[in-house]
Amino acid sequence: MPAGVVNLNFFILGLLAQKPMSGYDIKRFMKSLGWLIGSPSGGSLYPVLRALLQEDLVTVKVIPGLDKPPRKIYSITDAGRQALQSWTEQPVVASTSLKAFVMRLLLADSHTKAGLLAHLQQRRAQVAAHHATLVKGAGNLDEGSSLGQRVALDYGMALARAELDWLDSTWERFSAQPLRKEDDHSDGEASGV
Amino acid sequence: MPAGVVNLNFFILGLLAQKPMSGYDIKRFMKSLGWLIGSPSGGSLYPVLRALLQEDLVTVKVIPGLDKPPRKIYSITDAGRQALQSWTEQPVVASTSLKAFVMRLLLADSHTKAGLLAHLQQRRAQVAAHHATLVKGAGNLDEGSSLGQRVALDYGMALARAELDWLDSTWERFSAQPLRKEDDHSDGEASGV
DNA sequence: ACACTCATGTAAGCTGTTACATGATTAA
DNA sequence: TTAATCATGTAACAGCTTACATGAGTGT
Repeated sequence: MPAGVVNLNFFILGLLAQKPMSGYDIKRFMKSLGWLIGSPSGGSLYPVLRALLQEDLVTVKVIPGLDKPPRKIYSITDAGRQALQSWTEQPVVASTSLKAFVMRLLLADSHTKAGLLAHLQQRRAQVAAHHATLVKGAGNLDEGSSLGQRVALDYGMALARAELDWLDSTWERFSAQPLRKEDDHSDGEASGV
Repeated sequence: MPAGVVNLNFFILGLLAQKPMSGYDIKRFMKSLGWLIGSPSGGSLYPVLRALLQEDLVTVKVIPGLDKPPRKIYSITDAGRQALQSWTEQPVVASTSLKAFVMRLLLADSHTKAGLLAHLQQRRAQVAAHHATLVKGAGNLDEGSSLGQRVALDYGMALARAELDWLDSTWERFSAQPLRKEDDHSDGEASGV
């Protein structure tokens, strides 16, 4: 997998590591998560499966559907597990996107508890930086700023605070030690998307 | 603008409706919002400006930078305002994405108070649906569900609830205390919800 | 009869990115 | 002098979507 491939390929590989599924199963599962990730269209999903096959990261077994269309059940291979691990090991790409975070979260079983905690902490740093950016922006509001700007900033800050709260309480749930560090120094412009 | 063009073109047009700016100004402003929208790269931003120019939705004035590189300040035209309005009038595309919502929010000044309230309400319906999906998913959790699934669902629900709270309190803030626009000659009541 | 879900797949296109290129000004 | 910020722009490509295509079963 040419290293540029970022999200969907590895995430689907991760799902197949938890249990064998068909393309349609994957779609339904992702759909059940609302827009946390979003259900991929056939135009992206099936090509991914074919690519995983071609790299021997998964195998397929066609089950001729009795009374149903045939289903192609994909299972992860040893090579697939290896590829997946080398992916989960490297830090989440500086993507601040909710999607990337939730994808990793869903595959929590594929990494260790320490890995999960590290992931939460990483996200916390990113959200804190985002929040700091918004606070700074709110501080710069002057007469030239529109109503829309104020409302949007308020919205962003409310959501960021809620996420920080969740991250803190979840951290505490999973570790005895609190995550809280009051020096949320803005590392400033880590913001990409 | 061939109707397929969705986000960035019209949003930038909306920013230019609030005040004339250069491409760099737009970038900086969007960056100041953290990842609420995300700052577009030069590869998408400048082509958009050129496209807006070609359709006479904006004009440009080159200001030879004294001690600085020259800046190209873009201003919206009458045709631009018209195009913008026909965009803000049509309902937000069934995009559940945070980005699309915040973009419209930021341009609150470009639509009426009723429009803003309608936008909030529309978002509320979408978030509520998303939340319901997650609740249903949480109800279906059984022995086959992983830790990651539980945590991810919990995360999603927490964020959705927080957003619903914000939407409700913001709704009350604006429907109780009407927001003033200089030329707010419009439709006094928000009754049409 | 009609529409919808199950189930897979292809082709084309949209929207954005990264990487590259230029060039001047300011701070270490 | 080296790097960073200001400021604009192009070319290539990545990642996804929509629309299309197929075909069987299921429900109204």
